[in-house]
Amino acid sequence: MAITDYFIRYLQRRDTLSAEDLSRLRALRTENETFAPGEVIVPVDRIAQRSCMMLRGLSARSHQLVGRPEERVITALHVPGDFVDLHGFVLAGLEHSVVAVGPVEVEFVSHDQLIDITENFPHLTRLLWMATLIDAAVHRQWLVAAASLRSSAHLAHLLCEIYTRLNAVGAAGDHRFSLPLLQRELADILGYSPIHVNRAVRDLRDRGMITWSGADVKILDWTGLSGLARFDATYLDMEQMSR
Amino acid sequence: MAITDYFIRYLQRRDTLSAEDLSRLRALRTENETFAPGEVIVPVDRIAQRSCMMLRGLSARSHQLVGRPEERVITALHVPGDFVDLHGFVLAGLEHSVVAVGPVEVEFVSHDQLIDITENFPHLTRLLWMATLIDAAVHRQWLVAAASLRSSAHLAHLLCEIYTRLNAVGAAGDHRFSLPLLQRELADILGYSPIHVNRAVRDLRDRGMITWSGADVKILDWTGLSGLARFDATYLDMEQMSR
DNA sequence: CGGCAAATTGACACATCTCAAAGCCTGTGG
DNA sequence: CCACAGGCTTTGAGATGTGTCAATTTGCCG
Repeated sequence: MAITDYFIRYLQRRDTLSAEDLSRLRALRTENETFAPGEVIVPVDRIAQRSCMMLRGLSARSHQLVGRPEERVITALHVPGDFVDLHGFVLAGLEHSVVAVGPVEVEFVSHDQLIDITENFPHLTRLLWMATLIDAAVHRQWLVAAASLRSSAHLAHLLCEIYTRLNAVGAAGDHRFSLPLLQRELADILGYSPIHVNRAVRDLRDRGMITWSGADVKILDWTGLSGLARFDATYLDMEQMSR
Repeated sequence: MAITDYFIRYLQRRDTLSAEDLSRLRALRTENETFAPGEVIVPVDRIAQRSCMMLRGLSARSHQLVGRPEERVITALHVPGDFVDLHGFVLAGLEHSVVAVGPVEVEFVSHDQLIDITENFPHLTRLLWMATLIDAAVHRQWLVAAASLRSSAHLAHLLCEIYTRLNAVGAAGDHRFSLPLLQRELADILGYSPIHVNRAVRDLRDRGMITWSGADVKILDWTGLSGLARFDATYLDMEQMSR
């Protein structure tokens, strides 16, 4: 019913919310929906009247390749607290779809409420803008990882990022988290073949850095894993400052 | 002196600017600066008081790799009309630097003027936001290209994108443009070794799709090149609509 | 003309892909 | 409780893509 506390925590980690900002956020009317694994949350191309926020589970931005309908590329993952398709509010339409990875619960916010925020709450508007810029910074980091890391180091980087983001909103701790991704989906994310992903997973296991059974991931050696991935969380921009 | 017409053209291609928006843009005070090839336009990490708009030339977002000071990854290119580091206005600081590729001329806009826009010009604010979201869409497309295209097709995609963006603001036409990139820099962009980039360039030349001499690129066979790259410009979101 | 940086080429090593097959887990029906 | 089916994971082997190193050529500029 009420807007997810995850998103408020996401913002408060980066800036101070005034009483007005906070009450405007809490006054948002939202529609709660759940999705089964693989279901489309936001379809491609359609101009939507609402944007969605992650409440529970994991979702992915999925790009269909032209002329190769069986192939796709995943360009982003979203965790609880992420305001996933704010893009759809400002742009003409999404060039990709958002799909559920594992079971997902989201809250939809209508665009007329977002218009109201941008017309009357400039500080809050900058914070929404910030959220989309952090997504862009994550995209850049994926580009850096793709260009500079090979297989298991690349996978290690993904695991470090997801854990850090989940931990930041209180959705994971103790170096454990749930990652309901098939190896085929991991391959769509990392740009490898499923077979190669399998070897990367085994490599990290053999090095004693992680355990991964079903959807349950545990990072046994954070120092080793983040070192291998050359992971540096500053791009997630979790610095507390006035914006 | 006056704000670059390129940026206004960039916006007008996507939405209608009201008289107020237009006069606010034209009233911006800017500082004009030029940079030699390789110079740093926006340094990493520093919290800046101004953001820069491309007026002439080409610039790149350059990521230094931790522990490997001689290596870098380029995650974006910017052409005339691009408002390059709006990110620095909203975020705590850039995790990368912006460097000149070839000779560059930019206009700096102070952040207090951007604050004024976000406080008093909500529609213009959404358009600035849109500009950063288009950058993010370009990042995603680079991720898709990196995951799904090999060498010469990947290079072809870059050429199609840059030409389309230059053409959209009137900075190039007739399938010719200037791309003052060294093959070593192309390698930093595509995530290949310089030798492999060389082979990709030769391949496109041998197929009769392009000529490339010094900084001058000419696309001889747009259909073939964009087909090889599976290039589809819709992600550049150049649809005219109200936002 | 000489010097330097960039572009180009060749040979070989390593990374990753494809195809094929085997092993594992889980849900279902007998 | 067992047998089976189906999807996912794991493994192996050979083909293709890409990186590294070394050397040569080209083009620009003093």
